[in-house]
Parts: sequence; C-alpha cells; structure tokens
Amino acid sequence: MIFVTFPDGATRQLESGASGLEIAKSISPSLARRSVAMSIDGRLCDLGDRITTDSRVEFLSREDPRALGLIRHDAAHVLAEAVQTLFPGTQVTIGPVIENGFYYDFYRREPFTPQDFPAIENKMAEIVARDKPFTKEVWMREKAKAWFKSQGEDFKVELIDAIPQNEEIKIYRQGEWLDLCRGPHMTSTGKIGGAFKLIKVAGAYWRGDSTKPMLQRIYATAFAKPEELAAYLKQLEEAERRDHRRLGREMDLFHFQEEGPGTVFWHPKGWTLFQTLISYMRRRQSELGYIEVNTPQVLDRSLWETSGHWQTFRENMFISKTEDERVFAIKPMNCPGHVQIFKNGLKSYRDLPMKIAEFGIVHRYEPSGAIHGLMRVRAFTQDDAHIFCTQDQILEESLKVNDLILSIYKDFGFDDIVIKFSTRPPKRVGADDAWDKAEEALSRVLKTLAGRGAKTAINLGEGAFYGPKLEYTLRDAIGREWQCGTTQVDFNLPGRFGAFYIGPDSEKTTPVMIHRAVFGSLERFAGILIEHYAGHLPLWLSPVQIVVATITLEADDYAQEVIAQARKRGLLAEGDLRNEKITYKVREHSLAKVPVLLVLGKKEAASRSVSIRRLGSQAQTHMGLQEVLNMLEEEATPPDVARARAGKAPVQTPGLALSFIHSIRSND
RNA sequence: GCCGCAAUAGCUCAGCUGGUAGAGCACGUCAUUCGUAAUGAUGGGGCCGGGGGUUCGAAUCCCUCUUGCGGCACCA
Repeated sequence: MIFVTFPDGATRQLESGASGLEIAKSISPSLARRSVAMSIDGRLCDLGDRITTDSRVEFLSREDPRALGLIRHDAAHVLAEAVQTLFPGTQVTIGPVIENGFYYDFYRREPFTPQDFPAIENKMAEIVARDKPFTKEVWMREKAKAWFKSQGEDFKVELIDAIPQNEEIKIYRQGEWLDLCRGPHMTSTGKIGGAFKLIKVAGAYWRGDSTKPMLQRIYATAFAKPEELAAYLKQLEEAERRDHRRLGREMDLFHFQEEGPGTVFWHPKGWTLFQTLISYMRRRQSELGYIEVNTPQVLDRSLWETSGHWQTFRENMFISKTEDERVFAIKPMNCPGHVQIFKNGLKSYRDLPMKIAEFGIVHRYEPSGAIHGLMRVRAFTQDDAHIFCTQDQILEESLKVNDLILSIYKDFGFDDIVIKFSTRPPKRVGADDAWDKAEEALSRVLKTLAGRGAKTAINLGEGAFYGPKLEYTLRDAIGREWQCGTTQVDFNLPGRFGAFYIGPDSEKTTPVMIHRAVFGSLERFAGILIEHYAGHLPLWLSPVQIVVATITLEADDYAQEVIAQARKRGLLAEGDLRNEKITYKVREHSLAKVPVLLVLGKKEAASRSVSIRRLGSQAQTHMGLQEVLNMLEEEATPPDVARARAGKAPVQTPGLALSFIHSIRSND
C-alpha cells in the first residue's frame, strides 16, 4: 500500500501501481475527464503512469500553466505526423518546446515554404479532431533501432544510440503514428485544441553542429486558448514596430548600405544620441578614477600574435598588407593597445589599480549571417577599459565594476539583469593554475553578488581565450535578453606582453588585467535603447528634445525667441515655422517621436506662454515660458548629473572598504 | 559560413502564364496663415541590386555575384 497526498492536503491510501487516471476516477469522474496529465512530487507525468511509492500527486487540467508545455509538445508530434503524411519520405528528428512555442526539425531534400503551412495546419487540425490517445510503450533498444531503420529514420536511430544504456526507450503512439520521445504527453491529441499556428521555416544544423547536415526547422506555437494565441501574435507585431532598424529610419538616426555591410552610417540625430551615451559614460568613469586614452586603429601583425588574437581569430580580422609587404590588422580589440600604454614608463604598485579606458572603435569580420542591424555589426565602439591591478585587488575591483554596471543600467531603465559566469573554454592560452586563480576570483564575485540577490547563471566553457568572464545580460521592455556588460579576469595577456610593475618588495611583478565594458558595443546599446523605449526616448537621451511649432506666421518672432532661450539652456530645440496646418505639424513630429512639442499661436505670443504637448498624449497644457523651460531643463538633466546636484552618491558596494586610489587622475 | 526567402521611385508596395513600368506617401512649385495626428492644385522623379545567358523581345525565365530578411552556426 502507498500513501498519496493531494494539493489540498487530503491523503489516500492506495494499492501500489495504481495509475493516475484510476486515482482521478476514484475521486470523481469529472476530475478524470478534466485531467490531461499529473504531477508526481512536482514532476510532470503521463496521467496513465503508475504510482508505486508514497508521493504528492496533483492532477493538471489543460488550462494549468504547467500544461502549456505539454500542449506545445503534443502539437509538435502532431506537426510531425502531419508533415510525414503530406510529404512522404521526410525524416523526423527532434521537436522540442521552446520559449513561446515549439519547433520540429525535418530532413527532406525539397524545401518547405510558408505556402505549405495552410495544408500542414489543416492536416494537424484533422489529427487533433481524431482525438486519438497518446499511449506510451517501452521498447527494447534493438527493436526500436530496427523499427526506425526500417522506416528510413536514420536520425532517430542516431538519437537512440545517444540515449544512455540505463535509460528506457520510450515510444509514444497517437493512432497509427508513433515517435521516439521521453514524454510526458497529455491523454489525447484532442487536448491540443485549435489555438496553434505555424510561424516560420528556417534551416538548422543537425545537433547544432555546423559540420552536420542542415535540417529544415518549422517553428510554430500553440496556446490553451485562441485569445492567448491572438495576444501572442499581436506581441510579435508590436516587436516588429519596435525594430530599431525600422525606427532608425523613421527617426532619421542612421542607415546602412550595400558598400558597407555591417557598418553604420550615423545621421546627425543618431550621432547626437551616440555622443550623449559617451558623455554620460565619461562622467561615470572619470568619477571613479578611470583615465581615458586612445590607441592606434591599425597595428602590426606581431602584436596580435603576441596577444593570441591572431591564432584564435585570424579569420575574423580585417587584415591589410602594405606596399612594403608588412601585414597589419585593424584592431579587433583594444587590450593590446592598453597594455602598451601601461608598459610605457615604469609603474609602481602605488599606481595600481590603473584603469585605462577608451571609446575604442574595433573591427571584426563577423560571419555574413551574423550581421543584424546595430545589434551585430562589423565595426563598433566599445566603452572598453582595462584595470591593471594586483591579485589582491581583483575582488574589490570586480565588485566596483559590478556596481558601476548595475547603476548605469538602472539609469537607462533596465533592472532585470542576469549575471552569467563563463568558465575556461577548451581553446585557451595560459597555464591552468592561472585559470584556477582567475576563476576562483570571479566565482567569489559571483557568490557575493548572488548573496546580494542578483540573478546569476553559469556557462561552462564559454569564457574568453585569455580568461573567465562575467557577462551582464539585460532584459528589455518586450522580454528579450541582450548581453552587454562584461568583466573578465585576465592572468595571461599582461605576462604575454611582458608588462610589470614594481611591487613593495622592489621586485618586478606581473599585474592582473580586468577587461570590462558596460555598454559593450555602443551601437548595440543604442539599438537596445531604441527598441526598449520603442523610439520614445526619455528627454535626456532624445536627439531632438523640443520642436517649437507655430500655428500662424504671427507667432514666428516669438517662436524664434523660444528656440533661442531653450538652446541657451542647453536644450536641443528645433523650430517648425513652415506654412503648414498645425495638425500636419503635430502628426509629423509625433511620427518622428519628438518628445516635446511647443505649439505657439497668437495667444501664446501675446501672453509669452506656450502650449505643451508631450509625445504619446493628446493632452495640451498651457504654461508660462520660463516655467516650461525650467521644467524641461530639469527633466533633460542626465540622471547622474541630477544625482550629483542633489548630493547623492551612485550605488556602492555595501560593506566593502574602498582602498585609497593611487592612480593618476586625468587633469581635465 | 550554412539553409530558405527577397531586392521595382527617398519610403511602403502593385506589376497574371515574357511585349522596354504604376499607386500612395515623401519631394519641388503655386495658392492657403488654417488652434493640436494628413489643405488643395500642379510638377519632377526609376539602367526594375550588378554581371552573364535564353529569346525577335526580359522587371518577368535561367546562371552567377552582391546586399538584405528569417533561422542555424559563430561572437575576442
């Protein structure tokens, strides 16, 4: 006999081996009818599974959020059956559930196209309507292999071989059709319902390996209710409207063209935004004792060989051979340049930590398929810095970098951050004991941050070739994740370049280098901001803050005065004195996402006031000119400047004594 | 880089199975000075992404290159 506990606390004593369905029936027929699966001790299972030990059991209806994954997974099986019915000879591979839906990878010579979707969807609906039960069978390994082989399903055979010997080979049937699957599934295909849709078709390598065959992946989604599907499709449209490539054109920020694949032509407004980001970062960094430098764009190959970049990334570098046969590389990273600056002139331990920063433009010959708007480009600007320090300073400096990163993201409206720790990759430079030290330092940082409530994760083997790293991933307004900031502890490059400082013992000592970036790529960060705010940038970031629009030419003189006064206060103001109707001007500047529209007519000119209309609102407020300018000037103040004025310090690591900073401060 | 799709006016797009291009918006000009998301009239604008081929004839069919889009792989 076994004891089963239900969510409401009730318990029941049962024969060992009773199936979930039997138990549900014994409780009530309606429960049995409603249930599509169950959870045993928190683990999702088939309703038909037998319970053999004392456990907590919960029955799930198809409306349960936990059943959504089952609906999608079941739909994946139905998709596979539909495709194999309509396109005989197609091989099935895998079909997992992913965020927002599922996919199934097929192998077939002829391409699938979206034109095939309606037929596939109809066939799926047919299979759902047949409402055949999903039944599980456990097969002998050899039987399963032989069966799939006889069906010409070579990929499935490979999958079976990959299943560990101690695991069962499970087969799920849905009527005539069956598939190798670890389950669980709902009770029948009918439970999937009608809220499913095929989304797109794309290529994908078998087992994610670019040396293996290319499969055809059909992406789809399914929901419990049609309204949820509709809401999801609407969200996709919303994302499209926010696409920074589209907004970049509409807002006249930048463009791309054929002759410069993956490289940005920044227009005046886009460049203003870019410069706003740089000015902000300069203030934040210099406050913390960073010194800014500039290093050469083109450097001899030997430097890249010393750093190890040549050996690792040669294929992805822009190389140039000069007439005298010298080989140069356009810099893909700033670190070798910064090491040269550190090396130039003798350094003492008293100079450490030395924080060398550069808004360095780096070029990387990214694979053609990787290029994507501002998010992945071949030439970008990093807010790069290298902190040369002693081993004892690693923890404290890394935490200070962390505080800077989090505080900056907050200023831009991002507070959902995940910090990922990437450990040593298979292809790397340097001795293992150095890696041990570097990883230990960063894992201590990670632990400290986790202790403070940060979301953390570990990516085994994904560190840089010279050191482990922390990667800061932020989530934008529509839930997408972007990797931006990074902290990398490097025990290798300073030594490879022969950098040293004189320690307290008068000995030459190799410094540790912490590579760090906050925005990462300024291009990408600008793109993220545009999408995060859907183009409605906060006033301090907006490249045009105010447009002064006149209703009649009788207000022209006053308008000129308003523009001049706004500019005098450092506001980015433009005038629209064209002979157009005010409705036309309002529409145009609203589409251009101008945050503040000051409308001036006879009344305002006479009373020295303005009518103010904010982007995204139809409301109009009348205010006195000085009053409005005071308000806008305050609103347009960057958050760090506003904090400084209010005498507030940015976020600091609590409980960490800050050591005295010996580093050279820049004089400006 | 790989798979698939695409490229026509500044933008969004039409152009059926081959007969040398069309709309709306934008832009120019004129009129209108009109109080919060499109005033009217009128005009100009295209080597149909590049190259090659098939054909009497190619935006349209074929090949190839380039670029873009969606994924995959990659991302110091």
